[in-house]
Amino acid sequence: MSVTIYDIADRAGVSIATVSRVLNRHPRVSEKTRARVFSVAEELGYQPHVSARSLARQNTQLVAAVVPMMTSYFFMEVIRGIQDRLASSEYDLLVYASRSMEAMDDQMRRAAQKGRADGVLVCSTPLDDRQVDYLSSVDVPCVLVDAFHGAFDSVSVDNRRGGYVATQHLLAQGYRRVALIMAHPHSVPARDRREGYETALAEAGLDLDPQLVHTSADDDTMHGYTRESGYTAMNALLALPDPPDAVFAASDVQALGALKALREAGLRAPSDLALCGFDDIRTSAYVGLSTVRQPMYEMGKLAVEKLRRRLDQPDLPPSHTSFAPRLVMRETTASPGDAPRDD
Amino acid sequence: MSVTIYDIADRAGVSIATVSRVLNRHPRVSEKTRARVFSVAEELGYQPHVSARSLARQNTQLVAAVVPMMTSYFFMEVIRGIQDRLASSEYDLLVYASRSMEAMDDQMRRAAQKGRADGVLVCSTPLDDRQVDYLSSVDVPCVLVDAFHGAFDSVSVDNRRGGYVATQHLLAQGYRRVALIMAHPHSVPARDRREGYETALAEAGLDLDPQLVHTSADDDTMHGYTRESGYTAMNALLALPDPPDAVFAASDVQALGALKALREAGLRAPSDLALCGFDDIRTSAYVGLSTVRQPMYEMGKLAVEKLRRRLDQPDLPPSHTSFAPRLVMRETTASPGDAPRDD
DNA sequence: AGAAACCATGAAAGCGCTTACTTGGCCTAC
DNA sequence: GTAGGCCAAGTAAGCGCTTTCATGGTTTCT
Repeated sequence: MSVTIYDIADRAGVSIATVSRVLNRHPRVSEKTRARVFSVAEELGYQPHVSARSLARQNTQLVAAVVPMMTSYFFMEVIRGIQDRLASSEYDLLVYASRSMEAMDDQMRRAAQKGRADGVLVCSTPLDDRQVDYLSSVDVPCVLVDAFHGAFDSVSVDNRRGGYVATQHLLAQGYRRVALIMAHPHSVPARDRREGYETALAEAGLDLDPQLVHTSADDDTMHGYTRESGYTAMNALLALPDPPDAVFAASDVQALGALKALREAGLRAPSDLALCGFDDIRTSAYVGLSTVRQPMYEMGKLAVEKLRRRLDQPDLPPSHTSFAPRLVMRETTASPGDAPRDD
Repeated sequence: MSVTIYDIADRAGVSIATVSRVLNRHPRVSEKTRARVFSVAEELGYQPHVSARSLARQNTQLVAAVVPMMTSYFFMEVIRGIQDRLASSEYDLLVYASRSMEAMDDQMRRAAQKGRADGVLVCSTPLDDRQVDYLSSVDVPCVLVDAFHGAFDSVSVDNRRGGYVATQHLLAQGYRRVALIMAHPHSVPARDRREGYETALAEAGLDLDPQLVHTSADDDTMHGYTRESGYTAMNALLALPDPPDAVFAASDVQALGALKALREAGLRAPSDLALCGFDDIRTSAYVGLSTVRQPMYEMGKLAVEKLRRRLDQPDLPPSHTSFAPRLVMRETTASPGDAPRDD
């Protein structure tokens, strides 16, 4: 069998308690025994048994992240932020990615199971009452990312403001028929962005033309955040008797699909139609898509920080942080008066 | 404190052994007690303690995946494959992503630590002798993904063949000065692709022009698999007195950067210069980049299958699978005679 | 009816580690 | 010289669960 503290204890002529103390850097150990134990441990190639340690210490050094599927730049970045922040600590990361929204529930329960992880990060999942009850009943602290609930720590983005900023930007450039390519209404962030869009229109004294709002019907995990959905939406908008002169897409992937439709129609952005996305994924910079930037990486980092704070001080009141999204102007939204330009 | 099997035992008037049996679906339990125990467990909201179970059972139901950083479509897809395959089993996933190649070593050790996971998947990491020794000495089985070593199960892609296929394709289209945009030579897959490139040239009776091989100097985790590296490489190639008429890039991200350089130079693919990448990342379909497809998702899936097989039968000889990459022809490699076309 | 076989259940020994409590040697202080 | 303190080290009791072995009650067979 593999080497345990008993083996070390035998070999070093001390008790297992002493071995444990040495290994845990307990101060009340003589320098001599400390050295001996260490050298024996080294010699035997000792590795602590993680499960045993977890059980005795009543903590795993694990953080669980629950995300609705991996294949999205957004979650990748969030997870990267989490990873990076975790790397400097002694925590390892457990990832629960689901394919469907229903699976999320199951994943959450697994992630929050007793003895599984010391904390859970839940991404982009609006919690229903049952889930809230569950997460509150469990002793594992939980931080929400890209979601909000009064009962838990959270870090998110002000999507309303983001939608507003994007729309307002388009309006400021002189566009008047600004369309919205929405994700599925199940997506809370999408709804919020829409609200921002509506506010900006109202403020500009413009009526909302329902024809200009195209909602995705995809109700799977992607919630309509796909190129295809943007592509069909743009085609639908272009087919309108009175098409828009600008489009705000609720996500960059959708905007990319829309851009493709635009090009296939022989049109260009922004000369024929301005386009603004949301997220600032990698490809956006590449194709010159104007967008609203979400600090995903930073959100992941901050989420871990909040979690660690809560681990230290469990009784703090929930803390909420909302990042202000930032407009990133690129080629697809130059003002209509500007010379047409494309990548 | 939280509810344990002792609480259930008390309440149901049985011993903890019986409770454990019921919970583990042991056959030798009377229907009556089974029902009672289940109902009490339900009533108390019992959750098994994962660490305790791991310790007693001598297995965690965890698989660890070690990847050199998350932010890459390649690893995302591999991990997605892993996730999906794991989802149907009772295993959860531990992700170790490193930022630097040195960190990989540390991560590997953490992943393979005693009692941490039942198996380890190591991605895209050429193992040095020390690491091989270490992984062999540990009792945790290990499957290599996108890497090879005789001592471990592995699943990879025939990169030599991929490089050959891509180059051969370009040559078949009539191009004669085919350049290669390499990643950093530390990358084994990149070296293999280069070999394939050289073989194809040789077979076509063409001499290799060293000027046409541009190697990336980036030696961080990305190993030169970046847009920037492709961008500078293409610029360098275009500045040559006798520039290439076709380019094979060792990865799609590099090809994308190259494409950008091309456009900025006022040139188009394939009319001015043909371009073929490697990987088939999402954006490639979007921009119409011809490429060689690696079945990353499938590799992740298969890796898990191999791991599970080994968990069942530890003494099987190592099994190796090499996927044959597949050429995906798109717009950037139409033959020189064809009408110029661009997205 | 009694032995054999069977089966549901309980007692208890771990799994490998941590830690409160105890012990005993040595030093200091009166 | 002895009481009091101090401190390194040991003893043993968990942490929550699994599993072997033992036990006693029922059934079955002759």
